[in-house]
Amino acid sequence: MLSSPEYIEKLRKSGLRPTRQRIKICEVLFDTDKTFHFTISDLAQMIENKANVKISLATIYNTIHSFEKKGYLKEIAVNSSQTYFDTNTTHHHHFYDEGNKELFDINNSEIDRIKINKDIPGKKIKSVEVLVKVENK
Amino acid sequence: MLSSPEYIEKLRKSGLRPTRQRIKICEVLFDTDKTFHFTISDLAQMIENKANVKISLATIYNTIHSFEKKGYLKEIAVNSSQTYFDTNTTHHHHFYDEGNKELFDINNSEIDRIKINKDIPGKKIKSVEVLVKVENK
DNA sequence: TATCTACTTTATAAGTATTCTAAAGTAGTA
DNA sequence: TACTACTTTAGAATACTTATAAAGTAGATA
Ligand SMILES: [Mn+2]
Ligand SMILES: [Mn+2]
Ligand SMILES: [Zn+2]
Ligand SMILES: [Zn+2]
Repeated sequence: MLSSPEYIEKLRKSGLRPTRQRIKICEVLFDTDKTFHFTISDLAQMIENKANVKISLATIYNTIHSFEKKGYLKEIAVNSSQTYFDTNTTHHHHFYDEGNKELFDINNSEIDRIKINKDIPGKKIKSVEVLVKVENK
Repeated sequence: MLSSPEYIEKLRKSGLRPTRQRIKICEVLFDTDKTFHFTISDLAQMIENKANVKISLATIYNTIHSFEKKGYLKEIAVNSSQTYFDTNTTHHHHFYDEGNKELFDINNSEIDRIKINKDIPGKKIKSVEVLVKVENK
């Protein structure tokens, strides 16, 4: 939960110019204690609701990708036609409800360590993600 | 590894008419001991190579979706712009190489049972999938 | 075998998410 | 203030997938 001057600082430190658009996106994404999951169109909607600023889709895409590159966001592998992002950048896993397309965190402490007894010659592990699909009882 | 008459039987039993197109797709997908992963465009390419028949993209999509519905194929959640399918319908997990976009199986025996100490009220687990992203060493 | 009907295939259009383009705007610097 | 590199933007382009509706076919029936 940072204020605008702090986002400006954060952006500058990342080598990103603190534009009106980037600051607004920071506010929408990080002005809360809770982390959350979103798609680009979710985010566009959120920005529209918080109103006052109008940001083009191209800029939203650009910004989200640069934030992801800087490590401020994570992309989540949900099989879907849309890409999901997560403001929770810690190592964790997900429940996914295909019905309402909602994601829920499974923290590292809520899942047993995954041990894989196989490796691929010449390759090393970059990440391990568990996706638990759920449905209504 | 079945012959055409057997695919015809299998299709009929599934309530799918054994058309020239569906039989050819069965041959391409199931005429091998090994299971494999593919995208729709991979499959279209394979069909073109095995030649003799020309199958429209719409039919390939339709057929793959009906095979999936019948349980002859599984869709794999790889974050990507393309949908991956798997002729291995047993419960297993995957390595994914983002570089060359290749999937490799991790059999159930090669991974420790995943125990999740969390549940979502009103929801039940439908599937648990582990995706291990790998890169060149 | 000829006929009928529901199912299937097909070309092509439509839909949708994402990226590209290149022109106009802006931040930081001198 | 002027300059330059970076950024934003509208709109075009791309790519995957689904929808449409007309033509074709499988299986059943007479
Ligand atoms: Mn990305
Ligand atoms: Mn599907
Ligand atoms: Zn999360
Ligand atoms: Zn597999």
